[in-house]
Amino acid sequence: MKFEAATIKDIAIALGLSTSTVSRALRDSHEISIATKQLVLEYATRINYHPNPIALSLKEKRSRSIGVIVAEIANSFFSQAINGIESVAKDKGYNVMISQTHESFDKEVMTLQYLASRSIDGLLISVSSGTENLDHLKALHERGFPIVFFDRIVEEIQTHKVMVDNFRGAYDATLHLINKGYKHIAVIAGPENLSISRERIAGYREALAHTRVKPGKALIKYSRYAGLQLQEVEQAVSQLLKLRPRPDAIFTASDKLTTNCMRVLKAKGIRIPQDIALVGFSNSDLIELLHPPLTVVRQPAFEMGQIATQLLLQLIESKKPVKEFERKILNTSLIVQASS
Amino acid sequence: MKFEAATIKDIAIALGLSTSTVSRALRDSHEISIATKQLVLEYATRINYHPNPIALSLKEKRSRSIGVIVAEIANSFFSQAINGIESVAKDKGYNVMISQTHESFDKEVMTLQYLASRSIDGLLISVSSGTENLDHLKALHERGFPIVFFDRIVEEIQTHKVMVDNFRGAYDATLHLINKGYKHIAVIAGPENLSISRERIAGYREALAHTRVKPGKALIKYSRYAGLQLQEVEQAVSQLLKLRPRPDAIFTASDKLTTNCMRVLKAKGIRIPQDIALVGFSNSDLIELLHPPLTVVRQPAFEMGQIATQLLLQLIESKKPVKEFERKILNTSLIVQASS
DNA sequence: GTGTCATTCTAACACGTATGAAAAACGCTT
DNA sequence: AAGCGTTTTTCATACGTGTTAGAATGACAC
Repeated sequence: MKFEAATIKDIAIALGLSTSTVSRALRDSHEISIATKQLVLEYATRINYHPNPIALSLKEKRSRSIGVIVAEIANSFFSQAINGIESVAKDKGYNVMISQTHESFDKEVMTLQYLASRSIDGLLISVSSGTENLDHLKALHERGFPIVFFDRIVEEIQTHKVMVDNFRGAYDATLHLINKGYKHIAVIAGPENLSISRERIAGYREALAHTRVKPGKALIKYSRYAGLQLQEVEQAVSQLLKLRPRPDAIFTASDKLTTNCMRVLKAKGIRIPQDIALVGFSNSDLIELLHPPLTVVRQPAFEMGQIATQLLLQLIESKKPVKEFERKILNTSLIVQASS
Repeated sequence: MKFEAATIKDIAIALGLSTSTVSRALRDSHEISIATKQLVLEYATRINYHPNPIALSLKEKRSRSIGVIVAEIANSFFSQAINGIESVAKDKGYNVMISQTHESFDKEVMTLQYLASRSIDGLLISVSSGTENLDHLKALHERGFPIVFFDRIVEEIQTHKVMVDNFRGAYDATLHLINKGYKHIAVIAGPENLSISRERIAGYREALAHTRVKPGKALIKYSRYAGLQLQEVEQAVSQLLKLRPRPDAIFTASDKLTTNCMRVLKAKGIRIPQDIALVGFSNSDLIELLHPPLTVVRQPAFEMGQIATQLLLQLIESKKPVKEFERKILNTSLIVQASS
């Protein structure tokens, strides 16, 4: 099924001019007489002419669209971030192309190759939980392709990065639990290869460092799929519950981990916070409607998306190679509710 | 900042061939000798050649990308639907471009013009709650541009449509409330101009038609922004609560309406379901964690996205104009929990 | 009438790819 | 070796746009 639109050539033929004259008239060049300009402009609006963006892309070697790679759109943090990304991109006349990895490294590589083949001008990425090898990103980066990391960043690659103070967020959450009198605080984090997991664990550790109870290794659990798979969370929680002394609080270090941990506890008939307290990273807008309302560490997702996009567009539109890179670190906020 | 990649021309020069020979060799044409083919192919993989999709788009008059317009990405129904859309699109080698209307008619028109200027091959749209005038969609449709409606469809335009049985979903939910013994059942729906609102109200009415208590007009509330704005929901709920006899149950006819209605009730200190029962459309995956766990009408969002995309791609790739249009109607499922 | 300059337009080309038509190369027959 | 058919390669063109260099025209001064 085809769909044709007017081109500059159509206008030229209709008015008996050459295509370049028409092109110039439309671009309001000074070397075209006012009379011709008006003639062309009038006819163009009459037939509803719009320049073909694809032809323009070919000519200008830019597509005016950016790629976004995240784990899951249907995750409140990412959908809010995309919201921010889209707002800035649209504002600057850029399209947004979205792909999901579902936490799979292979999908990330495939998606990246697909997007980067040349139809996008730059990339915003929060790497998948399965990403250990960085060759695909490094290769792209070395060719000078503009990339900005957000949320789950990669330290090894020098470019703009937008994240929250993960250490501080985890520290605050853990300290909150300590202050509430919990003694045996466990943590479930994403996989260890992600820097956000390591930072959040470090924050948790630091908070506990001031207490008498040092966290044993058994209290620290990693989740390969960052909580995406319920079964994995179930396993981690079960192991924690078998410990003696049994943990009286759990700190979950990512969005899916938090809600899935709650799901598991509920399924096991364990009451929050009477039997065990729960605090976690989450950007769900339903937390105050939960039972119990959840104490959460919230990230400024929308803002992160906006900033990351601004930095990316800056990178794309810069004439000379950028050598100085920003490292934006935003603050999390602890929303205290009944779960702790 | 530029980023250059190998072209067919580079290969041609390097091997002392013409560009067309290279092009044919890469496309495995029979009119090229096996020796040359191998030579070209080898060199191409060596320098990591990938055809420029933009040049291809220009040549073939198709961009291999589709546009998606929804109200809000950060809405569980839409993010799940996009998930389905993306899965099919990627599978067939199409990119997905996403735009949000935030329920604004003006944004819908602008976005549509922007996307349709010619960089997408087709459109999936769930119209905004503010959409009363359909000229922008009609104009596009009449020019033969492939469009598929999903969720919030438009009856006046003849094309593929994917939706749920809204009437039945609302009927089931209302009947459930009746069977539970509720006598004064109110409803809050999206704006009247949306067909889904009308259908859901009709289902609600039909269920009540068999009971003694006919619903007065005061029990039916419309929400201009489909529940997106809390304040609007607050107003509707307040009005309902002032009625005598006071409603003992509320049926909310969209995702945001449901959660925001719950929020309002909670803020007012009204207990669910003791003071008032609540049942609504929602695709949140947290409903069983809410307090109380919510009885909801769930839509097969992921599947809707998949089907809509399949139909759209079919439309795009069809050689002759399609005259027979599908009208896929999927079933909702009622998930009964403690809120009713 | 000629040279200089400014104005206004046109022709040719580029971006990267694909294709129908033409040309060249080759092998075979007579 | 000429003629013919077949295989292989090249040429020219197109997609829609923008730009560069230069041609044509006219105005003006000498």
